[in-house]
Amino acid sequence: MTERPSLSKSEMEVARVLWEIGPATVREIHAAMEQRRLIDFATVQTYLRRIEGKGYACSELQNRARLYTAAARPKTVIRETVDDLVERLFGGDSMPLVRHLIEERGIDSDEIEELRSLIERLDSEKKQGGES
Amino acid sequence: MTERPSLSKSEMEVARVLWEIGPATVREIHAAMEQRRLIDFATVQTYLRRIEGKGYACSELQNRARLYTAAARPKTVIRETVDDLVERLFGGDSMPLVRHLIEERGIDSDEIEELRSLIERLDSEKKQGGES
DNA sequence: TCGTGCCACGTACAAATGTACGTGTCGAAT
DNA sequence: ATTCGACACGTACATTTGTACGTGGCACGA
Repeated sequence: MTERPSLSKSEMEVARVLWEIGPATVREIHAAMEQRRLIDFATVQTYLRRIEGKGYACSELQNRARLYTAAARPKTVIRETVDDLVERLFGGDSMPLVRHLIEERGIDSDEIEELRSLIERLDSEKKQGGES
Repeated sequence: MTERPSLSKSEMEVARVLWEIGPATVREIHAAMEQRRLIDFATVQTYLRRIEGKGYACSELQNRARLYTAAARPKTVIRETVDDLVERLFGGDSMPLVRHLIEERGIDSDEIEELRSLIERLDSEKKQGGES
């Protein structure tokens, strides 16, 4: 299934914005990105073209401007990306990454609370047979 | 400080093995990697050369064979890598990644237990003023 | 109708990456 | 002395990535 080349780092940055602000024109994506870092319009345009070429988005001309729409769900891309990272950096074990994230990058009280309930939920799901 | 180019995915894979089996020769690294995936000896050799070129390792000839030693701590590289990923894929917020990891990739009971206590620890550390 | 701004689209191009070959050398076994 | 196996090391080369320029069309205001 869906065997497409993975997104490069920069492409992923653009894809994220596309997911966030929904179907959007190059200019809109560019505007959204400019707020975070300096980047040329044409560069964003190229990234979008490549993202579409790789099958992660599709586009159509909406009177004079090309409108891009995501063609892959964030969840899928995130899974592929993270799986790869975990594989290469931790040999497939994801716990070290989880540890790193909650130990090295601060989490605030709300997040601690969220994690706590998330864990309780998983735990009880596990205790009374869950589907695979 | 330490402004070095980041490691590519494949280089990271090699670096991980280097950290794992300590100072090692190309052959040793190669052997360790072959167990997981097919890869050419010369390719590993090139990766190691590049890793050293980027400053993440150093090497010396140990009678006939070049012995590589890591020059950067895993923790540092992991931080840089993960920071970048979180930035590009989640706009800097790491919680989505944590959620993804514990929800989408299964964690077993032991890990749930570990997480639970990890969280409790962080929580209490937070409650009674901890250093930054 | 002429200019001007906005954008699509083709093209460019250096650097990084993935992947490896070939040559030369040194030490060990024959 | 000859051969062979192991490696280092230089080199190669197609792709991918990051980053952008330039050309040309079209719509809108002057």
